[in-house]
Order: sequence, then C-alpha cells, then structure tokens
Amino acid sequence: MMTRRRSSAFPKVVIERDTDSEESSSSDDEGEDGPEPETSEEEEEEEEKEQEGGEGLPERGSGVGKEETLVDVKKKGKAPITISLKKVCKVCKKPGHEAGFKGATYIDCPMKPCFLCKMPGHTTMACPHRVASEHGVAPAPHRNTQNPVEYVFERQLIPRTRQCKPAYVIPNQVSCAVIRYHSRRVTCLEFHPRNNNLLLSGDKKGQLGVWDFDKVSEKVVYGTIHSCILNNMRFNPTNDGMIYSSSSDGTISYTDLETGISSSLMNLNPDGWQGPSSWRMLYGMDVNAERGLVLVADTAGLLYLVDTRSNNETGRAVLIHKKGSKVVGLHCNPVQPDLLLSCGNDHFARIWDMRKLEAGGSLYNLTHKRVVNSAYFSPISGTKILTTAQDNRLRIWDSIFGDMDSPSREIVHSHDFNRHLTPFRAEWDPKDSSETLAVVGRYISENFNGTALHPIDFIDTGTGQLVAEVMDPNITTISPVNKLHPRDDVLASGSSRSLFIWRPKEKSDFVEKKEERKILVCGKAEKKKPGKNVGNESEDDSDCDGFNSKGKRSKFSKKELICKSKRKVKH
DNA sequence: ACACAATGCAGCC
DNA sequence: TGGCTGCCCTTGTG
Repeated sequence: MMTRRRSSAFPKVVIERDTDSEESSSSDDEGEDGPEPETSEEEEEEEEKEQEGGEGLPERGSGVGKEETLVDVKKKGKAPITISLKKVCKVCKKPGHEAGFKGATYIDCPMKPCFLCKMPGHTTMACPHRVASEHGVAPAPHRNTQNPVEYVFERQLIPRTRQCKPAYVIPNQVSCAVIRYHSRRVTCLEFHPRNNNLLLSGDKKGQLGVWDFDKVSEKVVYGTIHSCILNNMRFNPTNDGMIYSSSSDGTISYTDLETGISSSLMNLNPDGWQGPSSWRMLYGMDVNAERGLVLVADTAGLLYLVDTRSNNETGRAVLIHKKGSKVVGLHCNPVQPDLLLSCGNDHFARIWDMRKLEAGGSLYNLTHKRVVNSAYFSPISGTKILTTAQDNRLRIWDSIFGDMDSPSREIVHSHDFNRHLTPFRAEWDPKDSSETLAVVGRYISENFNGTALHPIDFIDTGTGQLVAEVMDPNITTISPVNKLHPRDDVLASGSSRSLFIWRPKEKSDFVEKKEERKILVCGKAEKKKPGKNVGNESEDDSDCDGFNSKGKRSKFSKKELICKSKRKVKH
C-alpha cells in the first residue's frame, strides 16, 4: 500500500477566467508540448471525475491528496468554458507529473535540478552520485592538473604510508541506545576527555545535558547557562571539570560540570534585546591550549580572543569573514598552535596565522559554492582539511603544505538542509590513524524495507566511498549531529530531541575496510505503517536501552541486529 | 489527519 | 544596501 508521507493541503484550485489577453499561465500548461489543446488521456479521465463530482470543484479536504488545477481551455470567442482537471506537481506547480513521497520513496520533480548533486538533466534517483548499493558515494573527478610532486606523492608515498598505518576499522554490527530529555533539537555533542562514558549535549534552548551513557540514570541537565542555542562546547584543557560554551545569546559561559555554576566570560549583548539588527550571536568556538585562549566568532564576521588565565577578552576583535556575515566554525590546529581554521556564511573556509590576525590577512581562502557548515583539520597530524558545505559536497584538502587552490576531492553527499535542523557537519574519526574516516549524517532518505530512513554515513575521505551507514528502522528522524568517541568505539548522534549511542555489538566485532559497504541496521522495524514514519521516535523508544520521554527507565531489551546483509531496496 | 510554526539563506528588486 | 519572499524529503504540537 502506498502511503503518502503527508497528503497535501486542500486541493489548490486555480480558476482562470477566459480572457482574450494572452495569459502566461496557460503557456505553462503543457511544458514542452507547446500550446495546449490536445486533451491527453489523463485529462479525459479527470474530466470524467469532475462530472461525477457534480459541481466540478473538489470538496474541501476530500482526502484525495492530489493537487488539481482547473484549467480552462480557451476557445476563440465566447464559447462555453471547458474545464479539465490535472495533477499538478507540488514543487514546480506544473501539470503532468507529481513530486513527493510514494510510499517511502521520494519522487523528484523532473523540472528541477538533481536534489543531490544540484546538476540539471537527471533526478536524484538517477543521479550517479546517489547513495545506493550500486554506486556508493562517488568522488568528484579529480582534476588532472597535479604537479609532478603531487603525482609522485599520490602514487608512491600514500600507498606506503598506508602500509605502515592500519586502515581504519568499522563495526560489523551495532546496537543503539536512545535517550530523550532535550526539549529542543540537539545542537552539539562532546565526549569527556578522560571519563569514557560521559557525554555532554547542548540544545537549541541553551540547555546542557551531562550524562553517563553506561548508567543512563546518571544525568544532569543545566538549563540556565544559556538562554538560546548552545552552539559549541569545549573542555578546559587544564581542568576537565570545567567547560566553555558559546551560544546564540552572545555569551561564553564557563561552567563547572559538577555544580552547574557558571560564569560569563563575554557578553556581546550587554544591553539586552534591541532588535534583530543589533543582536549578536556566537557560533564558532575553540580552545587554544598552548596560547591559553578561547576563540569565538560572531554573526558579524568578528573573531574574539579570551585569555583563559584572566578569563577576560584580550586584544581587539578581528574581522575574519565578510563583514556582517556569520562565522560558523573555528578550529585550532591540533599540532601547530599558530594555525587557525575558520569557516563562514561568506562561502569561505580560511586558514589563519594566529601571530598575524588581521582583517584580510588569512593565509588561504578556501572557496566553496555555498555556506560552509564546518571545517576541521585532521585530528592527528593536522595536515588535512575536511569541510562540509551546503552545496551537498564534502571537500578534502590532502595537505595544507600542498596545493590549496582547490580541494583534493569533492564528495557529493546529501546534507544541504539548513533550516529547521542543526547544520550537518562531517567530522573526522579521531581514532583513525590514517585520517581518512569521517562521519556525517544524511539528509536524503533511503527506502529501507518500506521505511524512509536517514542513515549516518561513514565515508572514506581518501576515495569518497561510503564504507558504512548506520540506521535503525525505529529512528526515522534525521541525525545531523554526530560525534565519534576519541578512544572508544562509540558514536553519539543527536537528532531532533533525542540522543543515540551506537556501539558495536561485540567488543571485538570489527572489520577492516572492505570493498563492499557495511549497512549497519540496528533493530527491526516495528511494522506499524508502511509509510515514511514507521515507529515515530516520540512514541516508540520502548525498544531501546535508556529512557523514555519522562526520564524513566524504559524496558531494557537487547536489540536484535541485522547486518552485512546485501541491501534490498526497491526504488 | 492536518495546519502550522520554528527557521536560515538566497535571490530579487 | 536592505527588506521581502519563497523554499524539494523537517518535526513536534495543537
């Protein structure tokens, strides 16, 4: 049975009066078929329907779920109006086709460019980049403009380094725990640097959750640290009982995790709300341990430095991105404390020398086609860069000492949804010594046995291949926030209001990178409805370890795990 | 079952 | 430049 995800509103009825003037809307009618008037089979069908319907106007809320348009067929003179009904595409408003969910599969509007790679001429379903078993995530064609050194590096050095470094491993099977206590969407996650089971989570309301995911009863939520979106958290490198957090309320808070007592290190809106034009928010934040600095950046393009010893702002704010544009992220190089990476709404990621911070003084400007959601140095050597941009591409620069003019690879990946959800950010696996594995949530859904699911993807940034995808048939929401544990084999995901902890079922249950990608499906679908939202998380967390929405212990049943099965998705 | 809002950005004038 | 509109797979609430 085909179930629409959501049937459309009342049928939109457009009645065009018969006039002598040329109406542009009537030429929209047939698209390529030129100026009307042959009546297609479809139209005839619809006409019959209309006659049955008596008045010709569909009843309000008739539940048909199709948008229909009454199109008058023009005739010369004052001939009676002939009316035909047509299906109209919700996306482009043109007749002849429909876009939307058919069961758990989304049908693209053929008039629009591919939803995934943004190129015209094909739909998402036919996109060569489509995340499907036959294709995988294809890397963009590598430019053939390598210089000889780079060529030698690629051909000789990289294979050798791979021999001495173990390839990353991925779990063979996973289990999942769910916890709900955020009342707004999750915006950031951070693992404790020493305590392996401690996870911090921030939400859109500014609440900070501290929880032990082995003993889920031990959780604390601090609700008064910030008044709106908690965008970033960092542990104090010299005292891991304290965290810095930046928020859209324009403040940096310095919070004791035991007591929840916090002090404000900075406030960009000391006079309170004076309207949206003057309100400033802090998005990017990082800590530079060597220099004893907290770095934050605001929605006006400015970078601020706070001395961690005095807890006071130091120096002057520096314009690091286009004036008036939001700086989305900051990352200090893990090896070279003088290097800073920033990214912003001006479509750039920029590399800075901390010793020469001044407007326009960046070392490199990495161009993107859209807003850059995140930019990270690789976690161990700090020589690679991974960015996530809203043009549905992950970009990798293989070496900051090499050619920085254009990325070494672009990987098409669906993550371009920017409102209503926390922006997607691809992150490195901090445990992967080869610095190739990255994790990122996926926006576009995949029809998994009749359920539209949004997996979390593990991508080999060296090849662009999708090596594993994690999903649970009972988790139908999108998980834009993902964090891999710095030491353990744990993935934490943040969705709308829930947190998920994914772990390999068995400690030793790992496989090295293989040609075929792993599909890690956790649990079985609760066969409720064959539509998209099978097993809505809001009502169905009973099958998961953890808590239900009231914070009580829910039924503790081990999930049954399916995996390594070849995917059976019908499109 | 459906309407609606919260919400960020791009493109237009 | 700034204000306005529109937007293709959201998600929870009323």
